Parts: sequence; C-alpha cells; structure tokens
Amino acid sequence: MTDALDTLEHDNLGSTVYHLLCNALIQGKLKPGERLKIRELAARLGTSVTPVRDAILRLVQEQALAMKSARDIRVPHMTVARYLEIRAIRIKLEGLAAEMAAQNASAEQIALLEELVRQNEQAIADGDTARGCDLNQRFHFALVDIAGMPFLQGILYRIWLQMGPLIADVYGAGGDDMLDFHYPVLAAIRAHDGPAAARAISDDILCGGQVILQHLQAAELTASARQTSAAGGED
Amino acid sequence: MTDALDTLEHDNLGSTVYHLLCNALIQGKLKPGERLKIRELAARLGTSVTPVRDAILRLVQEQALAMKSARDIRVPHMTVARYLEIRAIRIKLEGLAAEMAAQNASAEQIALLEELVRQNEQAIADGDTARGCDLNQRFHFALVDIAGMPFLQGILYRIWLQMGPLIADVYGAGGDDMLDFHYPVLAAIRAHDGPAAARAISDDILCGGQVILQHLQAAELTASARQTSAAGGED
DNA sequence: TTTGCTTATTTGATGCATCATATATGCAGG
DNA sequence: CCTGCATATATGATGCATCAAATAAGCAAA
Repeated sequence: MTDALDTLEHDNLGSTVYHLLCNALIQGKLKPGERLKIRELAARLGTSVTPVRDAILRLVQEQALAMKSARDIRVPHMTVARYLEIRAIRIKLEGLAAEMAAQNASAEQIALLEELVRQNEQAIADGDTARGCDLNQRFHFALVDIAGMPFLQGILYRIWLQMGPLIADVYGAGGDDMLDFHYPVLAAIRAHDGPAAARAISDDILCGGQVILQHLQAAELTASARQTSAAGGED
Repeated sequence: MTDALDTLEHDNLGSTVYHLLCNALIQGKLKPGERLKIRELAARLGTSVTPVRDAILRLVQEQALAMKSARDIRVPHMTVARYLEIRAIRIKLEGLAAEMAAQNASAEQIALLEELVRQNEQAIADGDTARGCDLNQRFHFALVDIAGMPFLQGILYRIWLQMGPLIADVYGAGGDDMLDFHYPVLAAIRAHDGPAAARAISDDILCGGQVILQHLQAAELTASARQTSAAGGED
C-alpha cells in the first residue's frame, strides 16, 4: 500500500524517509499547520540532511507539504474549496476504479474485500478509530488494486496523502457510519455490476465525507469570525 | 501553464531545472529510451549536480522519468496497457474539467478558447506540427483553467508529462484531424452544456488518440516479433 | 582467437561545509 | 515604556568531496 507510487523505483534513503513521512501524514501524526525542519528531522532519523531534503521536496511537489516561504515548510491546512475539488476528482477516479474492479474481481479478491470490511467492523466495535481509519483506506485502495490500474493507484495515493491529516482529525467524530457505505459497494462488486459499484463509491465519498466537510466549514467560519473580532478588537 | 504544479512553490534552482526538463519532455525533445546523466546535465546548465538531482528525482517520482537500476535514468517507453489506463483516467478527469468549464465559462474565456482553435488551424495550415501540438495541449489546459480546479490541473499536468514524448513522436502522422474534435467541445461550452462538453472531450480523447494507440500497438507487435525471431535465430 | 579475471571509469547516493536570507533578539534612543 | 535599528541565529539552497556499485576496458591465459 505504502509503496504504491514507486513499484519500480530504486530504493534509496530518500525514499525511505519519504515513505516514513507519508505514513506519518496518513496516520495523522503530523497535524495541519505543523512545521517541519530538515536538520531536525535528519538528526531525529540519524541521517544527513540530503535524504530528508529529497523526501520533503517530493512531498512539497505533490502538495502534501507546503513551502509557504523559503524556509517555512508546513503541513498544509485543507480548505473547503480544495476539499470539494478533491471530492469531485475522487468520485470520478474511485468510481472508475470501482467500475473496473466490479468487472475484474475474482472470488479471492471479493473475499479479501469482505475480510477488510469484517475487520473494520471489529475495529469499530473495539473503538479503535486509528485502525478503522486505516482499514477504510485499505478498502478503497483494494478496489484500485483489483481494478488493475497502477497509474491510477499512484494518483489516488497522492490524493489520500492530502487528506491524511484531515481524516485523522475528524474520523473519531462520526466515522462509525463510514463503513455502512461499503456494503453496497461490496454488493455491486459481487454482482459484477460496474455502474452500480461506481454509484456506491460515489455515495460513500459524498455521505462518508459529510462529517469532514462540516468540520471544515465550521473551522473556516470560526477562523473568519476570529479574524473579524480581532480586527474589531484592535481598532 | 508550465508552473501549473507549483503555484505556491518557492522558486529554487531545482524548480527551474525541473520546468526546463518538463518542457523538454512535453515538446518531445527527449525521446523515449533516452538516458539522462545528472553530471552531464549539470555541466550543460552550468549548475552543480544538486539542483539537477532535485529536478530528476521529482520527475522520477511522478514517473515522467524512470530509474530502471540505481544509475540508469531514462525517458520511459509507453506501453499499450499504460496508455489505455491513462486514456480512461483522462476521459474522467478532462470530462470533469470540461463539464465545470461549460458551467463557468465567461465570454472572454470562450473567446480565448476560440482564439486557441483559430491559431491551431493556422498552425496546421502552416504545417507547423510542433506549434499545433503545443496549441492542442493549451486548449485542453485552458479548459481546466476555466473550470477553476487548480488541483486537477496539477494531476493533468503530470499525466500530460507522461504523454509528451509519445505525442511529439506521433503527432505529425495524423494530428491534423485532431483539431476537428475541438469544435464540438467549443459548441458545448458556448451552450453551457456540461454533459455535452464532457462527451465531446471524451470523443476528442478517444478519436484523436486513435493514431497514437495504433502507433503503440504496431510498436509492441514489431518488438515482440523481433524478440521471437531473435530467440528463434539463437536456438 | 576466445574467455575470464582484474582494473579503471562512470555515475548516483550521501554527507557536509558554506552561503544567503528571513526571523528573532537585544540594545539604544526617545 | 515603546519604537527602530543592528546584530545574532536559524534554516533552506547550493556546491562539492567522497563512497559504492555497476559497467566497461584491458590484459592474460588457454
């Protein structure tokens, strides 16, 4: 899953650091707004700055990190506009993946999907949100994998990288019903009904992401309110 | 257009080299299979190896270049399977862009699209395939721009980066009728008919890319034939 | 002449020294 | 006590030396 992007890539220290940071982002260990320092990371990881710089540059390139000014590298904040754009893209691309997956899926692959859903149910029952979050993501990527579209997998991995810090923040609030939308997907894939699978994934992204969108909208509202009151207070 | 990816990015030498190589790829100045050497490029550009290495690593990451073994960096060959996958993705994503563009397009933006088509006609009349290729690409990116989806623009730029060497190779052969499919797109956008625009772009990608697909299939056939005869000859 | 081993060269990876600049700190003047 | 400038510090950018491994070249032995 982690090395979805570089199946053929030569393994160097930079890649290792890159994957390390990717996992940290996806697992929400890096919060939006948090600053990263190359020297500090290098010291922590026991390498020189070069591989860390390589990794950070790669993440900046794909906008998983933002370099606001020359020496200010941060985990970017998600905006509502950006989220809506990404959501529209995800519906198209994950819809495509689900459609192809429905066409291709073998019995073993369907069993794998069922197993993921089952484990997710268990994680929710255990109240293990981190594991639930991870399993939710694995389900989505299993679809791309079954679709047999490695290039698409790379694109989607980069997209999920963007949403990692966000999802980890919000998942606990209302992530429990996120799993519900996976059942129609599973049903459509069992029936090898591509269009139905695409619609089901679309529902999952729209409804499951509703909590995230509300969280973002609330955050932008309080931010603008703070700004207004601050401007008023300073006057 | 060129810096679609890094609107917010700090400008360093590495980025400059990156854009230089991007343009070279898109304009077909780097042929599939061609090998790149960091030291050689650095000498040619008058910089140290560091910025060149940064740029190349970025291109390897997004698979616009391939690092087959530890010190073998090449412009990758496109395969039929990969082309078909990219084509399916493009239809979804550029369809989305066309749909949004049709909804949003102002009179000036429509005029810009018309101007691009007009210039493309002129380029074809002049037999200037390089310019025609460039204008074709600019039309597609103008749609994403009008759609107002900066993140999508980044994704599509990376996709076009992959196809750059290929398109430049094949465009001369049958690129003249590529422009024909832009007129229905234009009509749909003038009518602010999103679904029609998406269908028109899909037609453009499918039909306009037909020549490319045939070229690829022929290349893979001769490659496998060569392999067979070579194996037979050695036996 | 051919084959296999040794050596030289090429080339990306890594570490590190230095630079330039942005930010922070602190001191002086009001 | 506050403001503004000068210095100090922090930090990414850049260049470069060195390493390691892969490939090429050359030489020797059969």
